[in-house]
Amino acid sequence: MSTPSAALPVPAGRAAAADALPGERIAEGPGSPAFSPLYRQIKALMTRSLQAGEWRPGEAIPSEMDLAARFKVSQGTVRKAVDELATDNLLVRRQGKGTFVATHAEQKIQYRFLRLAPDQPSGERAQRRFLDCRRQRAPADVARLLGLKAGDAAVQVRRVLSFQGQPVIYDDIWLPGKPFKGLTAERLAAYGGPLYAMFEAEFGVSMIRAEEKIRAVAADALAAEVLGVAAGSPLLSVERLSLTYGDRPVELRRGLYRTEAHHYRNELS
Amino acid sequence: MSTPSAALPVPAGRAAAADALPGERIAEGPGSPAFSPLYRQIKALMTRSLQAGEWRPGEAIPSEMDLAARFKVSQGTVRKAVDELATDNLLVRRQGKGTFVATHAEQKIQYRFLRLAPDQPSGERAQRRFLDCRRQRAPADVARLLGLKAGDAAVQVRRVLSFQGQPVIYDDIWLPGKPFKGLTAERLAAYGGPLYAMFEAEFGVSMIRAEEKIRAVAADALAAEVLGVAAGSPLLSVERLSLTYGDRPVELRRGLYRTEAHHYRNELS
DNA sequence: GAGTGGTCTAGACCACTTC
DNA sequence: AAGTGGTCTAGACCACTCC
Repeated sequence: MSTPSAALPVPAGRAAAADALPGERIAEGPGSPAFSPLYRQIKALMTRSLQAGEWRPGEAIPSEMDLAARFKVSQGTVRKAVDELATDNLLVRRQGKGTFVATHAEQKIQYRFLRLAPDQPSGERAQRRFLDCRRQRAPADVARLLGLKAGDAAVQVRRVLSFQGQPVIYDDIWLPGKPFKGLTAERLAAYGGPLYAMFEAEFGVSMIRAEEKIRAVAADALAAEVLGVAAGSPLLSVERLSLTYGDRPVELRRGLYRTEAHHYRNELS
Repeated sequence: MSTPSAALPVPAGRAAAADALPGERIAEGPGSPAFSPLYRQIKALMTRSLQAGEWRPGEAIPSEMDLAARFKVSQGTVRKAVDELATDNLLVRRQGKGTFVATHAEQKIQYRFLRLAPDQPSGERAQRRFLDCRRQRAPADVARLLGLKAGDAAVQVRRVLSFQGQPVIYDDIWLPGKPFKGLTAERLAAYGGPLYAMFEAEFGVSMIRAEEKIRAVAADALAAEVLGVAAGSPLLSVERLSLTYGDRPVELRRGLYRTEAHHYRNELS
């Protein structure tokens, strides 16, 4: 192998991605330092392969040796790229078996983004009830957050989650119309698992990370009715913007949580 | 260097820690796999040095080459240990300068654990007002969470944080009496910076990570008075347990946040 | 036994900071 | 120029999984 700073040669062609690469590693911008190490370029190429669907959720990606050959770098460099993708939760390593594309369908990773926990732990699963699923124009605020133009098609889903028979979460969910064409109340009800698993399996949309804004609010008439509390009761308001590859927003979820017997848990470090 | 599985030889003595090491790397428990790679043992030794105060917040630790010599391993192995300590936020790497012990006194890291953000960003700093600082016996629930015996000495601090003249946060803070001997209202008022910077500088207690439980609650009479809202108004209740080295709990903080113009932000991944 | 990821080493060179 | 962390390589061996 030549020096680390040399341009990456274009490896043999593959199905989905061409693995083309900028000719130089140092950005040419005037005075811009913008140095990107080799392993980050590999990481970017691999992210593209994930985004393009060359490797699908749940599947194994090629072995480190194969990737090293494909990208014409040492195994250690591939390893560092995979390490970062694994800590970003895009990949999951399993010693002796291989490296796999992360999936929301996994039993152990299900409800990865749900931070509400019961005060008294109980292995019980959530009961879902869908209130409606409508296709309509995105309101201005929703459009802005989802990166749509005001008036673009969107899908609104509203549902209630119950634990031990008690309604606890009311979710008002907005999805961009384009990638979620064909989403209906029937399909929602038919699919057993978590929403994010369905989005991934049936629409090819993988939620990678999310940003939440949390507040305390007073229950309005609708929320009070749906959640079975008095109007004016304090509820946790959780606005979640979910992002897919490349930090593209693909879901806006406004949740109201009852927190008499549950709490939102968080780890700071 | 001998094989990776060999026991670590005890390096030359140092001031604070003896760097003693278990004779074998594989735990002897019957059938227990408990394999611990070399770099994790190095990490544990370094954590001990941090805990023992051999390296203090803000100071530089020895260079990777020095550490490699001290522990009689390769630089790469030290590097992996330091990498993990850096992602755990115990250390901070600065290329060309060295590796430093993380500190809450740092301007850029200040208020690391405060997740409340204004809806309209404003570079304004918090105004603090201390309501009281009392030395007393820990109530049962506080004692349990702090790992004290019921009735052990504790320090209770209550304070209000205001932003742009508006009271926004009411904190009820409990600290174990032993390590915080000598904490008084006067010293609190005298110290300018964040509480955690003071705890670190004046009591040698470094907060490393924290666990929070968040709820929506109705303001009681006291909270309403202190925060200037109507009784019954929704407030965000944030219970934080802060931990120091070795996951030892050293602070219980119960906060009530007004969220009309602020929100608790969180990143999920 | 073959294949996978995981650890450890040794050495070269690069980028950044300080003197 | 010297010292620090950061990158990259090549090779050996270990731990785990599956056939």
